[in-house]
Amino acid sequence: MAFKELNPLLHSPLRLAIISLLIGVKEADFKYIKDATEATAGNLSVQITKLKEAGYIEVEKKFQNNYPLTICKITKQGLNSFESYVQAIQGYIAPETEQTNEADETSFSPI
Amino acid sequence: MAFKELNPLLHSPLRLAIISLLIGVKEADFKYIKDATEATAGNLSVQITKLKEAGYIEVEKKFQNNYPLTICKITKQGLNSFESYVQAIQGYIAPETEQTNEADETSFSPI
DNA sequence: ATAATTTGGTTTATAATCTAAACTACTTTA
DNA sequence: TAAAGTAGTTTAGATTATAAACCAAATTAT
Repeated sequence: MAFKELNPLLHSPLRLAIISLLIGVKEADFKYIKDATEATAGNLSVQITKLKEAGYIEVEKKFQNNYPLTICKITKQGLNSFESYVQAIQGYIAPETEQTNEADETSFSPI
Repeated sequence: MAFKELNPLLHSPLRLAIISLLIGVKEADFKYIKDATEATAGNLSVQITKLKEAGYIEVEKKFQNNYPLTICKITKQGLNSFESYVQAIQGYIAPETEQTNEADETSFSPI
């Protein structure tokens, strides 16, 4: 198994945290995500926009108690992409779990 | 569980692949790593230097059959750092495995 | 012999990306 | 009405990644 490409949109600590979090809660507002990820507001704003533009999350902007409120939800596409990302990175971080094919006699001696 | 910081030196597809690979084989030469990771030589050269400067790998340069030969081995520090990285990213990609503490009544309702 | 090609890399210039600081706009409180 | 707080967005600088260009020596072809 070669190293699968790691979706660059997800291979970013903050964006990965956002998606990971949204998978757990289905829906979260800006401040909640900011607190949970300990990101700065500016950084979070940028990364939310990127995830939205990629179609990985839906963003609803409304007002609550006179204040702006930004709500994020993961999309089906976001969920699929996340699952692919998890599959891919498993190949990097859990090689011990790698499928060993008994019939495959490919040598594994680098030097 | 908050999102642990992801060591930026390891949170790079190519550097992560190099370390992952070296954990499996203990020792590998430049060409082997290049083929296995499908990286360009230039990129690989840069990333090997960074991992070496961080003390994550040892690099031995010698000659074999009249040609230069660069051999890389993971260090104890590299192994430790990789293990920490794996722990950290598990918190992002495997939230379903998260420890749910029955006694912890902290609300989990973002909105 | 010597020119062209191959091996095994390194250096570097540019592009892409990340991030915090600065800013906007509005609301609440003193 | 001035100051401070809420809820973000914009953007400028720094970092990072990557491929193209380069280097030095070895091998092969002419």
